[in-house]
Amino acid sequence: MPSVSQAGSRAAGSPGRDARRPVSATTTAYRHAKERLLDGRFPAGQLLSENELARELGISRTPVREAFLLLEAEGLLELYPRRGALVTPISPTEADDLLEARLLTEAHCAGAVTAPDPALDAALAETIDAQRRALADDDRVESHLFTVADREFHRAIVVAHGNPILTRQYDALRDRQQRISALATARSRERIAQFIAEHGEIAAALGAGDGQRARELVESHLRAAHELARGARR
Amino acid sequence: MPSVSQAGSRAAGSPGRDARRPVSATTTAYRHAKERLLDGRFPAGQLLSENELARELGISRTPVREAFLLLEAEGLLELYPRRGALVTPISPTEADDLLEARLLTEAHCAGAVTAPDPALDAALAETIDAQRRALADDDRVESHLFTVADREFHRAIVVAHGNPILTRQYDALRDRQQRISALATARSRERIAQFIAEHGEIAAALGAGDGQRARELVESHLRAAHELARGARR
DNA sequence: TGACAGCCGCTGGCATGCAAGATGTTGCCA
DNA sequence: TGGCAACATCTTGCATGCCAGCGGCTGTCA
Repeated sequence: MPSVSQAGSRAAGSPGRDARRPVSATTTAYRHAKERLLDGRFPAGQLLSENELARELGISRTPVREAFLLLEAEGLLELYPRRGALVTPISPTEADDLLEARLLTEAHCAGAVTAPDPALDAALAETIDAQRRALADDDRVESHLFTVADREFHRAIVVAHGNPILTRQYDALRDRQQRISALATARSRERIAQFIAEHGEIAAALGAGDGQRARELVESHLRAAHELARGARR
Repeated sequence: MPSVSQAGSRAAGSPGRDARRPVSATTTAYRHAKERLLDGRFPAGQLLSENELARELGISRTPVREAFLLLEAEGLLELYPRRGALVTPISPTEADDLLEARLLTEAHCAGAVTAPDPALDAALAETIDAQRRALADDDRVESHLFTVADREFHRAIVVAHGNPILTRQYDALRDRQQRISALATARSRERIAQFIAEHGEIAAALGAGDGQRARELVESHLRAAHELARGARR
């Protein structure tokens, strides 16, 4: 089962940062709802009710309400007074908007690299390994393993840049992107292998301290993935 | 009195979007707290209590709690379980981090302009007028008028780009920036006049459809303001 | 005098209850 | 048959209450 808290929950105001704690009811509700929002089990346009979710989780409405508030702040939900919580519809331009925002951040961070960074290299190498393993194991069920590792790879580039504000924004972008790609992502083994190869090239450029080249690779890599997804959505 | 909801509250999950409504208690609490967070009356490092604020506003803890949650999601507050809400300390690098993020977005949007845009021109002209009036009236008390108009000016450039995700992120950045500049912003009339002149140049470049030039102007304008603020903080 | 154990008061977490807005439905009347 | 008013029922908004952590204070003992 995909876990929301894999890569995403380091983001922003996500509750439950401090791990090891009885896990508050709010956190439970937040994770539960976010997971469903991201993987599409709560489809865009659906109206959620606090009551229903509270009953389902065996908690009261209060923490559910708090979770909804947080999710609204992340742009995943829209709260209508005394009506309910609407799963934010995906606008026709959302995928494009997200790509632009993401590219802006990620390319900037990649391009800012001017010297090799052992910590970054190690992080990238590790996620690429994870991607290869995911590809090898590919039993369809495990497909999300690749998704997780992919997120980690790209995130590492942003994290390495060391601007927590950008990192936070970036995390939020990827959450929303994940929701879109959950709709339709027909990825063949060949495509995934191709992605991994591109990751390798990016890592190599960064390892050589060549931010400019990394930046260009990141741009074409992301645009290609975007085009692919666009095709799948149609 | 400076109003939080001037430029900022169009941002993200700010409650109370739909105006004309009895104004929910949550919104009241949110605005009240945010205003104080941004103008420094709730200084960084201070511990806030739900009870206290609730008493002060004559409402119950519930809506205050919700407001705190939202403010945490915006990065203005840090909630510690059973301890209280800490006004997020301003990290030593925060101003730099914000500038970088803001510049990234704003320069990108300015640079993307390739043709004159009457709507944008009108918006820019209007805020520049407002800035001039603020300068003329300058009674110190009205100084925030300039701040508001300044925000509108820069925001208009981002809005014109038409990517709601970027706009939203940008709004959040400016909120946080406002909190920092509330600390110390020694701006002389001369400086303000200088800013207005620079705004005029930027507007002119955009009006001519010359995004590249506007981009450069925006960059140097923001960096100059940043340096100035840095000096004031020391 | 210093260190530590225990207590006390304060904090927020969450369940609950009540009230009011919004909606869809029903039944009356023209 | 079409329009509208009153109702039933859903929703959330918010107040309240109880309880469990957490910290500071105090008193005791070495």
